[in-house]
Amino acid sequence: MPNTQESEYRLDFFKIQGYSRKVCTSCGTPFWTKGNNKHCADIPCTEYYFFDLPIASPRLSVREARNKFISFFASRGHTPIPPKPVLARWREDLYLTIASIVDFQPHITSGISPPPANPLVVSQPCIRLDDVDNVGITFGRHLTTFEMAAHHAFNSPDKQIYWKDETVRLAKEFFTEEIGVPEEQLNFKESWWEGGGNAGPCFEVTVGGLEVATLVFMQYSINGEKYEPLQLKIVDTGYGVERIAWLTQKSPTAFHVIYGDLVPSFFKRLGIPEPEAEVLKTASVLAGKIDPDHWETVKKHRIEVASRAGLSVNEVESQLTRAARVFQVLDHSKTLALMLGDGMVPSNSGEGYLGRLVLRRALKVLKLLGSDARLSELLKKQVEFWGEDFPQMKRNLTYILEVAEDEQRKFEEILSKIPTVALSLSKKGKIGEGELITLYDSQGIPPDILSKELDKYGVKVNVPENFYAVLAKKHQSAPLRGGKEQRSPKELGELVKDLSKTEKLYYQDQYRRETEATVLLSKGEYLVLDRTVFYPQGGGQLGDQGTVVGNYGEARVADTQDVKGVVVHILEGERRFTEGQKVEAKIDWKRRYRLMRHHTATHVVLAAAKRVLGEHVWQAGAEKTPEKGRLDITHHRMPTKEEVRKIEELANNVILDRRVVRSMTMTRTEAESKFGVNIYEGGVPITKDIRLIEIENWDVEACGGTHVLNTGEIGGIKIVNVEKIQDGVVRLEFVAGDQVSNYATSLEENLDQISSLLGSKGGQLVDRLRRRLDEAERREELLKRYRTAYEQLLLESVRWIEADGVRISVLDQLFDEEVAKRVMRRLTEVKGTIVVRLDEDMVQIATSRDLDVGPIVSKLLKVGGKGGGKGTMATVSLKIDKVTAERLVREALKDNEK
RNA sequence: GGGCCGGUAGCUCAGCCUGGAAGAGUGCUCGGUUGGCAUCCGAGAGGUCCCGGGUUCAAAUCCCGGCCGGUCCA
Repeated sequence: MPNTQESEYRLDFFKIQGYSRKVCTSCGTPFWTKGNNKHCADIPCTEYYFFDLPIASPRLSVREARNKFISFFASRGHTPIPPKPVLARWREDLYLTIASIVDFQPHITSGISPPPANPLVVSQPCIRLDDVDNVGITFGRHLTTFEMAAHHAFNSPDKQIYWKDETVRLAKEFFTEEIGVPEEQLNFKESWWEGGGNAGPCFEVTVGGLEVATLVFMQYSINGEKYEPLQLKIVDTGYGVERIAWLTQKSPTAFHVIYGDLVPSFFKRLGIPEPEAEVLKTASVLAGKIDPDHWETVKKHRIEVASRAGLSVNEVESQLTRAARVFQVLDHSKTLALMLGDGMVPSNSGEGYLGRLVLRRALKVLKLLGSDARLSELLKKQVEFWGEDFPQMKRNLTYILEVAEDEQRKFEEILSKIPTVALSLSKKGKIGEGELITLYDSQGIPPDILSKELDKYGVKVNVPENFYAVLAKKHQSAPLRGGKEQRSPKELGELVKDLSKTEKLYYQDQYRRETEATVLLSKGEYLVLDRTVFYPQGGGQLGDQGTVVGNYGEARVADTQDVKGVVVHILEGERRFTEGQKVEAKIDWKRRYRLMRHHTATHVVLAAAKRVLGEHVWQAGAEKTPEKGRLDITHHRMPTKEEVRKIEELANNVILDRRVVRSMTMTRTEAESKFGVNIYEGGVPITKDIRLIEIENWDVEACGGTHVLNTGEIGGIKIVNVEKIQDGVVRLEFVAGDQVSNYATSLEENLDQISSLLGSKGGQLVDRLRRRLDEAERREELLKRYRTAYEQLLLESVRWIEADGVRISVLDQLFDEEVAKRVMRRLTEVKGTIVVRLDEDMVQIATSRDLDVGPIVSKLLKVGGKGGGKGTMATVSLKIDKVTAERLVREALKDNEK
């Protein structure tokens, strides 16, 4: 924090309104108030006492509190805007929407794009998983999801909206006039906020122990150690909708406020008796004293609740522990409904893993509660409860329930391993922390459930309180979202930095194949022209190839790259062009047109996949080559054959429909408000204005590629491969246009080859193959019989020699390993037997169980053999004849007797 | 994206540490027993030990590379 000037907080508003600056006697934080309390009215300096304050507002539900907030600020000149999804798809650096300001980062806060309205008001559902372990334990202080209501004003040098005084005034009026908080109970704590590379002073608004809002004045950007003033000064507020409702309701816990009827309904369904309201309320009043990182504070909390409620500690302990778990299920299931409703697909990486994390926690708690409830039915209750507020939940209900079932099944598979694991662990006796960690880390077996199971075997395991911390330590250090791939060499940037941007003719007319242009730069293999028809690699579309002809002759262009708006033609080998010279640039049209068709086809297929599989389908990657298109989509299952066929059919219908493909350019803000964040499927552009490709009544995406003008030009689409490339990600590969015919040709060639191998054609192929397979099977059967017969023959014809009470047989020329093995095994079933087998350069010795191969092996090694063995079986590499073999075995037996 | 674990009979897995004849349970087929339910007894079929390379006289086992699955973390 820079040297914070006290003046940052000394507002005219406070002076005029008669507020005074006090310092909290407990934490030392300065705060502004009209009242006469000595502390900052925030936990942990106090307990919750808002329950006892005379707050005038009628009891508000979360929805009512949200509406009240929005209409209040709307009436004060703020434009309401719709919230964004909880998955921050417009951000490359964040998975989840953790605050309302996230909606406007990075392009609006940095000033590149205008805000959608100014000033504005929004209520943004947010998800924060930082405190996922503490949910429930603190009776509502920690949640994984909450709504952040906010009024934002963006002040630029040429347009001032409002700043600190007005912000504080609005907050004060909202709380006193709309919620009926007595003004002397309103406190403004001086504080400092930093996040997402920005910083500024802020006020935390507290009432009766509850922090109900934070008013941030974002005015610095953090550059290393330095704080630099921002061009744009932003009022970034955040009001806790749930907390505002809690103020008015004074229910025992925040969960009662948020979930209303769902609270008794969940307790009932999970088969857990509801604790007495007074116990809960006491627990909640004192919840500020819990520090979940220090388990003893939880213990102390239980003891204090017990003493205030006049109950035994054990009674309170068990009531509250179970209740905390039910609250956790309530919280997690809402978070899941939101994430899944916005299209989260569970996975082992990315945002999908965050979703699975919450899923697994919820399932684990259900297990610990011993409940038979399905997660899907609980999610259904959540969707019924929140469906009006978040219609995406209702729209995607089927998907939500399907995923919940799939995930629960997977989790149950893990659980089903626990008895076996516990059994084998119990035999080992002592079980260390290391084993618990390995099991959780590699197989996902929750230590607490495992320890319960081990109890059955009387094995006690201590799950360390800091289990997850130890685990985290093991996993520390890994970069967030791997660095951007650097396609063009650094030198290129240097090379073109003084050149003006290239005139991009492919955006004026994507069908243009050639142009005359002037050479601006020619160095080594790099060539820059003032204008070009060559499309540089981008948006998953490869760069163009072609030729450039000057008066020194022709050069082949192998690739084209864009370096900050300058199009660089990369030639095959070094080539010199005179700067200022006129040249003819011509692209390889056949290749380019295939790329265009595959590119537009990708958009067509993506939208078709969304329609067939669901709204959760999101592009996870794509590549278009002249040969084929490749599209990775998020989806929780391998699509069925029928689904794939349906996608293909829809896509081809769009082609048959001859729909118009339009490109248009507009500001990011306009594009987002018109089409939503779905336009970012292919990635988030970094420019102020973005180019959109619209396929009439089908699909709109931000895209910089070259497209055909009408879907009819694609000609046709054939999906040629579908595979799961990662949990939650499915790859579709397809060909379009003339490549469909090429694909068919290659299939045909394959068939031809098979035909000629089988000596059959067309319709008879399958029959013929089937017959061949049957034949093979019959031969296998026959072979088996011959083997049995051969084996019998050998057993009967074996010749024994006796030596030292042992019978010995030397077998020779057994060309069938299988039979040899069986015969040797059979022969050595009788005590006192040694069987030797000679094969090429190898001697194999088998003995009956009462003998040992050792002596024979050492004998063979002495005469130059190499090898060994143990027990009743040995192999030695040595070339000897039958007579020698007999002699050596005899000698070995004699030597051994000595 | 990284770490860890795994891939052996249709299924569930043991064997791998410490290299030396590919195993168990279950399911399947057949025969017997039984009035039906996971009845019992006996026999049998069923294997690219994920793939490729290396070490070794010898690799399911050790080493390297790859593929696939799981899991934890970012």
